[in-house]
Amino acid sequence: MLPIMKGFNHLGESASVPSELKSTINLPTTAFPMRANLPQNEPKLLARWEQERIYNRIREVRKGAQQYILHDGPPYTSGPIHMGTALNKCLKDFVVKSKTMAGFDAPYVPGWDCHGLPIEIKVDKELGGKKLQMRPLDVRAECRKYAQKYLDLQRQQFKRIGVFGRFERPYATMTPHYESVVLETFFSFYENGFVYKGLRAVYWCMHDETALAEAEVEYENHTSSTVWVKYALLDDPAKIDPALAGKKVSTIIWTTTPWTLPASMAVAFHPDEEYVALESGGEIYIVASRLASEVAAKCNLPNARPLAHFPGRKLEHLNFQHPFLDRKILGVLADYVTMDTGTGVVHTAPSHGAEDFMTGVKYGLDATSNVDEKGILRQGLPEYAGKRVWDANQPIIDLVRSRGALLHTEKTEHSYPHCWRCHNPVIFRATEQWFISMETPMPGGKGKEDTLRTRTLEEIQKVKWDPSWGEERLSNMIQTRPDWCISRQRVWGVPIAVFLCESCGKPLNDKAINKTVVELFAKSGADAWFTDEPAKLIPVGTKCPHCGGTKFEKETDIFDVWLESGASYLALIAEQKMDGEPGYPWPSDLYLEGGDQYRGWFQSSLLCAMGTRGTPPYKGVVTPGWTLDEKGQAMSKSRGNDVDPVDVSSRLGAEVVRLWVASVDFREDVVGSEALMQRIGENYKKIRNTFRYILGNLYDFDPQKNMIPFERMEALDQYMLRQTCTFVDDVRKWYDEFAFHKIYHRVNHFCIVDLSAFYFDVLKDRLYISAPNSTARRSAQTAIWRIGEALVRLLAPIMSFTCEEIWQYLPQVEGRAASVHTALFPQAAEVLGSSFAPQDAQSESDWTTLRSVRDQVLKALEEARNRKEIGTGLEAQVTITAADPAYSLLQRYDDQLRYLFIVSHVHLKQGSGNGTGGAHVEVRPAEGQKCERCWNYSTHVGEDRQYPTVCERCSAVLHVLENSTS
RNA sequence: UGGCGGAUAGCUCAGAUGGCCAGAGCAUGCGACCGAUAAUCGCAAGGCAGGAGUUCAACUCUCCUUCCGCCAACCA
Repeated sequence: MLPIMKGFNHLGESASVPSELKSTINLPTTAFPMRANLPQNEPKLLARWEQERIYNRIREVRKGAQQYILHDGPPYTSGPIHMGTALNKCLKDFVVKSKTMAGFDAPYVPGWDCHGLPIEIKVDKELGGKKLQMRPLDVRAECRKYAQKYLDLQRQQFKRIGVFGRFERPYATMTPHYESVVLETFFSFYENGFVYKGLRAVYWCMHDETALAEAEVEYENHTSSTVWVKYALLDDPAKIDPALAGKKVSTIIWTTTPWTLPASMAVAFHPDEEYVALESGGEIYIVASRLASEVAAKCNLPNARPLAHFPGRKLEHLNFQHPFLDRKILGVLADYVTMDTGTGVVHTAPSHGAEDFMTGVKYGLDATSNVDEKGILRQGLPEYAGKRVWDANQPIIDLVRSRGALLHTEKTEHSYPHCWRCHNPVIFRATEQWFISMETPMPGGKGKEDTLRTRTLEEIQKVKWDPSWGEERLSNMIQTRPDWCISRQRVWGVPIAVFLCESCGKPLNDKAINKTVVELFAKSGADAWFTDEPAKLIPVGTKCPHCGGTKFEKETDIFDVWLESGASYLALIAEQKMDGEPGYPWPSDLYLEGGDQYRGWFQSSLLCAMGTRGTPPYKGVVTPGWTLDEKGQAMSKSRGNDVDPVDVSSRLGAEVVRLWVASVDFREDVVGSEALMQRIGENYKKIRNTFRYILGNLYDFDPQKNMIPFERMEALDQYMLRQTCTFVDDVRKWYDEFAFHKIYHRVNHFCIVDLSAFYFDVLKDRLYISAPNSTARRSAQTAIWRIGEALVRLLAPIMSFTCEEIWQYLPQVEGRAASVHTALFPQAAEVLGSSFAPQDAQSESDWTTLRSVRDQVLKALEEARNRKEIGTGLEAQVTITAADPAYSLLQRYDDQLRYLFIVSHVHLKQGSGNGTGGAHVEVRPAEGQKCERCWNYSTHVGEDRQYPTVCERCSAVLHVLENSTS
């Protein structure tokens, strides 16, 4: 029925009323809104997905397909998500969704890292001083609450930005099952001989009797007694310089902590700085040249004169005499020796300084600490033994003086580390820690040289690193890293659940007992370590294999959290097995995390995997860059330059965040800013409008009834479908390469240049003007329907919300998936809907030429427009002069040209020479009158008496319409 | 300071193996249209961080400088 046409006939002359004519053209119409209203509509879609259990639906649909496992690295649960976490999660979501739509079964189990110091510190602050009086179990409960709060928040935020995953059952490092796997992983290392206990210097608060992390130390002013102490050289001074032969030589150290002198094991010199041998009062003193005059003044060395100059490295491996103990002191070299204060010679006590400790390791010095947890010096000489460190200072100074080694002493105020909680000065103290040795031979390996370190280095080469420099970066780290210190003196973590013999202190490593504890953890969680008495877990009659002792106590240290997160894939596999679900393969396909994780998770996961299974946990590792602000500075909350992804979602839509992630080359550092988000938002509108045009022109299109087979389609439509095929190939390839930014740019170009500016612009005439059911129009509809179907699927992993919305508006055909997310990517050939080859070199080259001529026409039209000769292109007729082969080509498409160029008439003229596309374009006002229906100019307007204001083309259409309604 | 990476139009990106005026899109400016209309179309103006070297030839290779980022110090 065309009610308007009826009135048209009755009235006869009403053909002159354009609004009547207007009703005979097929203008687009769709309920798909132009304005997305994302902040309001995304939550609605999320609710629907939630209700449909979309993640589970996808699992069912892909059941049995080849698996693809992207294993999630757990973010830390100490705050809301930021742009970097959003980037990370969106990238993972792109990978998982694109693999899913490529046909894989790609489950995604998000995880969270819940234990560790930052949370313990935050809870500590909330609890104030109370924490020290609380039982560990209660502190842990507070920490758990805190971690759970942010786990819940982050989970909700990740969902908000459209991430799909097993959110109702994520993995979390604080669940009983996970904790048991951590312990199991440790025991695997332990039982295979990787684990040992050794010394390590840590910050220590003697007031609170606890180890402190770096973050718990604050620097405050402190007045110390400083001393200049003489260390006599024992070796032949001629080794340093012939000028010193036979002389009495010593060096002078300066320290602000006299109490560390009993632990003095070495004197450190800077290898490259110049040192001088000063002679004064018959003795020789070695100090740094740059500090010589100052030292001479302080230490009262009258008439000091230099005998020799030499670099510090000359003093390496020389022996000196400890000022008051019977101990040889080794000359060592260290880069951290500075020339601003002191003597340029640093007394080195490996048990009481971080740098000293490192130097001690390098030179094999004894790091045993004779300072106990209360800060009292044990053993040693009666002058100071039994005194607390600060009280020991003066007796030690007196002792040094009495031995004639004290050259000077004075008080000085300087910045010194203090405990953030009790504000007492802290000390460095070597303590017993648990280590995993990098030099342990691999079980079942090729021998002593085949160690955890060497084998890991070999396996790194087998992983696909993306970007490729990741391999070198991690290799360098594994090559040089020290043994892994896996113990921490904290509360919030998985306890190192090992029994220690009460009499000899050695650990009991009993497989059966280990297993019991792991099972206990799986059942009751790691909290059980703080409740159950050890006796309940140890079989009666168990004896210490070292001393035969029968009483045991529990180790109180917890694991380094990196050991925990490093066990994540092991935990996931164990859980799958336990649940009787289809197991995940070993190794996983992909880890995707920021570059900071080379030091962190990439490494700890690798070592955990090597220690338990002997191979890496991943086949590939992808590393996004860091998120920066528009000035190129790292984004951080403290700097105040951060862009909040959740905030952007609530104002512009999560789709904008996702599109932003897709738009940047994530392998480099990426820039995020409010302005950029706005621009992406504009871009989103363009893509949305492209879809809207497609949907608007499909309102009367039923693929089952109206589809035109490829071979009968218009040449332009065939060409555009072929373009779409290459587009599909490109995009699919780039999903495989994780080159999302290439997809983004390609999609943009396709939508803006190929579709909107070219194809759709040309198509308007055909779609609007032709008879609704004409082959010409159905051909165009078939093409845009196919293009829409391809585009919506290819974009779904990125624009997950909008594509789902569009999916509902596209024509529903039999057997079509209910959600775009359960659909498959198109194959290139499918786009043609036939067995025609997607590529056609002839067509491709024809249209490249045609489009280039079109550009030249457009340019000529613009010039005419600027001369005020025409307004719209339809007011013009153009004459194109071209030489062969272009001329012949144009001739072949002659009847198409005026539509292609959107002008009223095209005249072709053959030019001379060789025409490869260059054409001369002449623009003149079109002849005839403007057709009121199609706005083209024609000399035939008025020839049809029934429709006097339309052109010959439109009058034919109107007659068709008339017949179809009568 | 050391390990690793980066720097192409205002912005986001293209530019295998060095060679033929360095390409897009967005933004900007000017214009058209008013039948995708809080749309759409056209045209235009913009650039290889700086320096040295290798070469017939360098955005592309080497070196240096500057700036930025990650890690070494439990943020992806």
